[in-house]
Amino acid sequence: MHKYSKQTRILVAVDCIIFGFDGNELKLLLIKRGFEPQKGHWSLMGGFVEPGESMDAAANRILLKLTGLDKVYMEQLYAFGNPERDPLERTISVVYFALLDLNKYKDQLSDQFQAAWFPLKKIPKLIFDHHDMVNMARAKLRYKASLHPILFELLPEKFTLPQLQNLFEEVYNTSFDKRNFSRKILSTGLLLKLTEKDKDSSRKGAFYYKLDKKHYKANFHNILRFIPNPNDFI
Amino acid sequence: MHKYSKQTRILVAVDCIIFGFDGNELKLLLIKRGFEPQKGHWSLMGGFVEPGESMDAAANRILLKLTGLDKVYMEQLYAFGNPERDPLERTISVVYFALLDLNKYKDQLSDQFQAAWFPLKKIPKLIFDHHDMVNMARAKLRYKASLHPILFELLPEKFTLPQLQNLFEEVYNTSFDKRNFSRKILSTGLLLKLTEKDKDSSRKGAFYYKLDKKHYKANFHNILRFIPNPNDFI
DNA sequence: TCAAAAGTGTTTATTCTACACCCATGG
DNA sequence: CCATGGGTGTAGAATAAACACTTTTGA
Repeated sequence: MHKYSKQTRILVAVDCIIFGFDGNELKLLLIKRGFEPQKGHWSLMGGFVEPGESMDAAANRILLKLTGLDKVYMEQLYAFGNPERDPLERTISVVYFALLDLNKYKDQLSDQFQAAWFPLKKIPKLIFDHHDMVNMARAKLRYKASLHPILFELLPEKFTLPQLQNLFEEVYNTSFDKRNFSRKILSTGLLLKLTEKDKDSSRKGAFYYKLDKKHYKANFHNILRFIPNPNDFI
Repeated sequence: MHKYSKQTRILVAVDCIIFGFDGNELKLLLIKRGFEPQKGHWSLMGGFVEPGESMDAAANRILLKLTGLDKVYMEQLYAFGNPERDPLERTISVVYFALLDLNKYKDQLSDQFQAAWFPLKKIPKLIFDHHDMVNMARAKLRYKASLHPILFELLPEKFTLPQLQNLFEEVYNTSFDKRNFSRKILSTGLLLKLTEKDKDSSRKGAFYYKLDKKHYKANFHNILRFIPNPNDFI
């Protein structure tokens, strides 16, 4: 089993930063930690990497256990390895962040973990170095969303341009000119206009759009410029 | 010692992707692996994370051991965790990449590791998943260099605009118009023109520049546009 | 009929691109 | 004096930014 002799083996955890958008606010899914140390304190959802399991698989397992969801957008963020980060025993944490439509899943949360959504402006005190993780994830989200069409992962399949603009404004904590915004978004060719309108948030109603999936996948890694003067906001 | 009972501890390695520029070509520093499995095969320089040592510290230790250098530009790239990646025993590898001026250090390489610089176009067969690591690092380098002034880390303190342009052309495997290139670079305000000229590569001589360190550090994370049509090259 | 949000165009400023000639020097 | 690489400017095109009015419709 231990073929490389005399080397130290280390606990490896995966923690998930789960962003959700409810149409209004950007939120983070946190749990009450169920074991010592720091039992009962707010924490990111995480778990130890199991034998024979890749870290991607562990991240997906953890997200599935908490939300009942798979096929969620998720990417590795960073490996946190300060030897003091968990006071009980040295543990390396490989952090992932996920983006999902909060409304779709808000009723499916497993009770087992006492999970709750927190607006980003009202994050409670978190255990260990989880604040550092969250801050890095927020910075990464803003950075990446300014260049790539990543925020669509936070919206339902059908969404309106005002909803999309709300989301951008929430992420960047600012406001954009709607004429320039819609021109820029539509010029990417990523969106398909539907005939149906959303009548919930105005009398006139706003047209629904959906992602052109093929175009989206083919051009996801292209560098776009969603945000005017990104350096002011990132 | 083992406070979280029943969890599996895993070997954690750090591997370093070391890019160097010799003024002409972009190269990678590789070693001949000194132990089994795959002893004698080409490999990235790496090592196991030691107790009480952060991964950043491990990466710096490994780089120092091989090159005699510290204070080199280095950043974490990705954690590779496929359970089959090392056939002998499961090992997670946290990969870092480093950028340095090859000429400054080419004579200081430790003999102990049988290290050699390879042009990126002539990388030999590597062990395990090291090719995946190198490919990800190359992609990351191109991506990041198109947006941030990272390639300066590969040059000596004093460098000329033609040298800088060579480096960009080497990284992107293309050529740029020198008028537009120098205008773009100088417009960032990152460079200070020196009075001295490099007379080695032309009769007329090319002015040396150096980084405006304060400006460089303050604006490093700003998004610039060094590469016209980056999506064609990244 | 009016309040509230959706939708749309134009003008100006800025940035990007393409492109060619002169300069300085050592041999 | 000439071959070699270094250095510079401009005009046209494309993109980005600033800005305000009209439309729709449910109450």
